[in-house]
Amino acid sequence: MHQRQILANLLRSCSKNLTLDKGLKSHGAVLRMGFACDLMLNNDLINMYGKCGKIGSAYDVFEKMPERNVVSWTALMCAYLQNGNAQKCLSVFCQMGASDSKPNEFTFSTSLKASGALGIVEYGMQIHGLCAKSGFETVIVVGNSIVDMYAKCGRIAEATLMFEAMAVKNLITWNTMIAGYTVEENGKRALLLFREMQEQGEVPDEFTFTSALKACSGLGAVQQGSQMHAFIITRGFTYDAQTMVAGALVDLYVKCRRLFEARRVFEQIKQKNIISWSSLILGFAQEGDLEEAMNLFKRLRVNARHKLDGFVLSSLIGVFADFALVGQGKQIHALSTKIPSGLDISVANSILDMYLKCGDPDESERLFNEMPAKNVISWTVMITGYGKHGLGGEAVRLFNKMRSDNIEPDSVAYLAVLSACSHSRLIKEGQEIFSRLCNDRRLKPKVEHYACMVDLLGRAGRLEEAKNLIMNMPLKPNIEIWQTLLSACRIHGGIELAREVGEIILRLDGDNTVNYVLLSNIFADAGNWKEGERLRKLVKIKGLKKEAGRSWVEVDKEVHFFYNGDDSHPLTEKIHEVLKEMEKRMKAEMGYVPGLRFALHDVEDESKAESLRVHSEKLAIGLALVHGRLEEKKIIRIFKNLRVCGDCHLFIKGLSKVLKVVFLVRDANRFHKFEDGLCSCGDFW
DNA sequence: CTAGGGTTAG
Repeated sequence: MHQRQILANLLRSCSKNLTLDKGLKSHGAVLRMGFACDLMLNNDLINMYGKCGKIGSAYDVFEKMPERNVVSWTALMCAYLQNGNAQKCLSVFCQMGASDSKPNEFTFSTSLKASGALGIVEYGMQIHGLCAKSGFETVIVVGNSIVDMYAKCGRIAEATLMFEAMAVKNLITWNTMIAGYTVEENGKRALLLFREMQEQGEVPDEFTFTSALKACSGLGAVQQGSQMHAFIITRGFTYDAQTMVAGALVDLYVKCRRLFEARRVFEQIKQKNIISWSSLILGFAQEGDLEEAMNLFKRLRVNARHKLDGFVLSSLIGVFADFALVGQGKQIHALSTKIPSGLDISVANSILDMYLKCGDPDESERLFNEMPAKNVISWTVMITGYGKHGLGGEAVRLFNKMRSDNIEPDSVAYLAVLSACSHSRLIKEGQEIFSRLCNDRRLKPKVEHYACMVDLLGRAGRLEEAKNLIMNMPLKPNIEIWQTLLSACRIHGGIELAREVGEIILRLDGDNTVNYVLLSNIFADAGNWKEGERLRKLVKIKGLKKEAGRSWVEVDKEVHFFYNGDDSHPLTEKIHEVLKEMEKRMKAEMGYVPGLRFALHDVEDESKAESLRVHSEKLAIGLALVHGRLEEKKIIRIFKNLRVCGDCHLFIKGLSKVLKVVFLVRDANRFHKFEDGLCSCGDFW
């Protein structure tokens, strides 16, 4: 056989098997044998380097080629796309337009995929236009790519139009459209199409099932999902190797909170991939079954350590951060220092976040300073954390330092620092940063940024200014920004404005309890009990529900959760005893009066009867006291999913004085550090 | 050289 053909075959096998070392040797051979200018071999080299992740080498080959054809251009585009640089892929496509080579169906398909990956429909539409003009629109591969592009850009209507216009369809066409519909709101359409394709005589394959299952899990339709599961089994699919279908089934059952079923499918997979592992582990963790989650994680660590990647580590750390389980978090932190993916910046960032959320900003700061490489998220994590710890000044300092470190703040970073300012009541600083945002040519302030400013002004009592900001902003105000203003009205007793804003809010969303509760609190506050009571009744009639308040505390490495009025804990009696005793001591020593006023304020209380029951955060504290050896300055950490209630706030302040103990309470909004009768939030919780 | 799933951290 011709030497040239042998080299070509060699290179193609390297591309297929991702064997870079062999590829490099073959490249050497190509040069030695005098094929440096060979068009076909160079094309194969570009492809090989692209597949092996050596995008720089791919470009070098392309650059040195004396002549290029459409395959050379397309191979380079693919190389960029496969290495995660869709933008570059498209710019090569543009450069190609100025060359002698004309795009073919491969080129169009690749450029459409890049547009979809970027999610920029304008690019995709232009390319669609070019396809139509050059007659490639009717080539089925290109048509499929166009449908996919529109779907990926969130243009379901355009995708549907294209799909319906395609005279000839194949299985991939159907699969692409079904996958496109597999977004929450379109899950039903996905399932309808799934049925329709079978009526048209198409036979679903594993791609089809994967999408259809995903549609079920998006809809929370566990019934339909299990039916499909049965159907899949009758079609003879097995889970010997990790199939996409098995992964989708695990995911379906996890999302529908059927952990038992999820595990059953998972255990049948002989070669489990990392996504199924992480899906199941996170499933257990998010259900609060941390023991099971940790057992699975241990198994993963022992049996398939090499499979651990940054995704699993950072998401698992994220769960521990949310539950504030610093012990488990530390375990993974320790592990991450021993494996390669522990060096991922996302893992480092999640560790920073974990220590901050667990109430240890010093540890985060230490790690942050040691990080060899930081990205905008690293900075934002720190700024957000400082903000929640009431360290607004630190947050602002870091925000400014970030720029001198050549990292440009993005929209989220601005939001973090503005929110830190509003929590620490740094009005001047907040206004300066906001005006910087307005002058930043890269970014436009979003409603959320305005909401921060409304909060900042509102908390300072500048209600009219806050209102004018909303009225004059160039964006459509959403319900949240009005709620922010309403809260400010409550703090400062702006009853007239509250009535005005309240009407706007109820018009926008009359189905949300929070609005009624907030409004009725304001009226009750101002002594307008009748109006308050009327709104409260409305809530009852509508039967509106909201998230149940839940607090927890870690005692002896075990986490105990409490709901309001929860008496399921084995030590309930002792908890009540100690709480009563504390109340007595506080009454005697510092004239504490239970905050009746706050019983009404409490955002999660819906009736007086309920407010008499014991709040979850008090129960958690009670348990800590029952268990704890209370040395002076000992820190007790309590966590709550919603905001801490006013009476509890008062109660904990008193406790910190009487017992000389420090309480660190993390609620939905921020951290409260109670020390010697005072709270770090200055009562503006 | 091309089309379909699963995508972490603020």
